[in-house]
Amino acid sequence: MLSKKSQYAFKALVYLTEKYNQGPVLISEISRKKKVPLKFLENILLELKKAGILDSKKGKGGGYFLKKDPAKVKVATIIRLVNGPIAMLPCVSLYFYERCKNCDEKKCGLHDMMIEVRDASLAILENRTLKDLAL
Amino acid sequence: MLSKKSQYAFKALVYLTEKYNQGPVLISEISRKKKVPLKFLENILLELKKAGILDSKKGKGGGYFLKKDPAKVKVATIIRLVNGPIAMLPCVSLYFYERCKNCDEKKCGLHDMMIEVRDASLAILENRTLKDLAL
DNA sequence: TTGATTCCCTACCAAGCTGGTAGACTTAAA
DNA sequence: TTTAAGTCTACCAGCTTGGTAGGGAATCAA
Repeated sequence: MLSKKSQYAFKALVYLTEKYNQGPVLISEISRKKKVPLKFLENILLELKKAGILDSKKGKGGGYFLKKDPAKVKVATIIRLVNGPIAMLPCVSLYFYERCKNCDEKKCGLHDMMIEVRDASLAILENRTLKDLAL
Repeated sequence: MLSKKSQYAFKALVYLTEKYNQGPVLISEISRKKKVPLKFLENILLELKKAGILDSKKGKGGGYFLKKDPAKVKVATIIRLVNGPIAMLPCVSLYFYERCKNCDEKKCGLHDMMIEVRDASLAILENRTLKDLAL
């Protein structure tokens, strides 16, 4: 399951997508409109900025805004960033791979099935962007 | 991601599938062969018994064994039992549904996408059984 | 009927994660 | 130089995860 943090992140990103190219948006505005706890949202947005998804301006007239075209920000990227692995097992994760102890990947039925599940999920998540979410 | 507990549960179930119809298997044997901590495994097997997946016999010659034909025990069932929801959001879960606050499901892009992901995963997990894992 | 064997049950625990909050600091515009 | 913003560090309660400890209860065989 996606954490609350991830859900908040998506709410904020969808909001910023709707305001794309309209200048910086206040944290407090996002918090109010999307009903996300202010201080928690601060942390999340900062993290998204450090990851290169968002950018910000300080001082009056400041706020957060998308750094890239929302049509180019994949949902899978956001999930990996805020929530972690998409796969159900470390041994089938593309970005967070860890081999499993005491289990030969070449003849592990669970392994094979989880690769299928991963690919089925990625077929969707890698081909949807923030723009698709905002419709 | 699946918890360690879930991974241990699958290891044990696959082992018991291989020993299906060969009488009770000792917890200690499963623990040894599958490298799962003994006392932790006890808890897991007991839970699977209470859920009706396994049955057991006490005393000499006792142990655990599958209650049903492994070809009839779906992987999705085990995951829900030991790990929880398969969906990525409560508002798209079939067995653990909770509506989301401050979000209209009818016009939530995330919601729609997560339903797709859920269905793609279930198409696999609902159609695989313990028998498939054991091959 | 006693003893060995085996699962069953309750309790406990450390460490890490989740979902936050508090408050001071820095930057930039007016 | 004041004020409006984001930034940073620190802190916290409660829950979950991944276990461990130890005895109790059922069963079987001798």
